[in-house]
Amino acid sequence: MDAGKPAGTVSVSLDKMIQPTLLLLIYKKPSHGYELIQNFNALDPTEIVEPGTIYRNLRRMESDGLVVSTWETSASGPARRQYEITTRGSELLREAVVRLEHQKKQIQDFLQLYRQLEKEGGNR
Amino acid sequence: MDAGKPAGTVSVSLDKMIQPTLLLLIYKKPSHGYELIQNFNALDPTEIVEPGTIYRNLRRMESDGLVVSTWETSASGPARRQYEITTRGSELLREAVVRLEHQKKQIQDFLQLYRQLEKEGGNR
DNA sequence: CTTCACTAAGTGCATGACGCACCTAGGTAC
DNA sequence: GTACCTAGGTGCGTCATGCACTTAGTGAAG
Repeated sequence: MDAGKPAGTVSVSLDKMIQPTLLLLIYKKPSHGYELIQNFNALDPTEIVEPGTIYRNLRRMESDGLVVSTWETSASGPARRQYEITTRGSELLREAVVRLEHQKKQIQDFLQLYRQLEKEGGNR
Repeated sequence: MDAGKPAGTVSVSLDKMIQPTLLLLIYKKPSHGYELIQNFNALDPTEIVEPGTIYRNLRRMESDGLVVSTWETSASGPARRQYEITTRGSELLREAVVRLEHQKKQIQDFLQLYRQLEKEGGNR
């Protein structure tokens, strides 16, 4: 019962959900990276995403014109880079929604097929 | 209205669905790479996956002990590597199912939040 | 006043997966 | 003999992530 390697690499992570989710959070309420990290990881505490990954995604999204940032100096604490969504960002968010609907369907089909096979007693 | 770069990298591809899907297809019916490529891409013709990627995933899955392969020489055409799912593979498939259910929920939450904000007229 | 902790935003490096392009090889049809 | 389909790959470049580490402002504790 041991194939020599640990458990497995059948990762089904939300992977490409990062950018759409950040876009949605900023669409909901403009905010800065640190706060977005908290909110992002609060959405799904079982799948924590690295701060570095979030920050890099935000910079990339800005260079792609999906968001714009401005430095905000607050009374307490270091300056923060405040992000707002652009028109382009809203468009891409809508496109992401369409793709996510598609992906949801893919997952449903997958699950349905699995359950059907399970009932029939697949090869095991 | 042009940020200098093409459209965007807000990809929401099924990405990590590759391995679970291959596992499911083999679970359904043992078969070889070439056939799996056809079946895989028939599931979603809008998101074609490279043959090379499929073959590499199959070899990786075998080295991870999720499937086993045997060479089958057929009357017509080149020899083919026939894949079967292992016990370990069935276990991981079940785990993948759990993760996919979770991811489906994430997507649903995302879509629900988006529609709610849309109704309220998010910042635009 | 030094140290600790929290906020805030990163960067460097190694790793891992994928797409693109290319290759080998058997078999069949023209 | 040439072309095409089946079948299974590999080499290379690219891109995204995780892990670890750095910088810097501020407030509290000792």
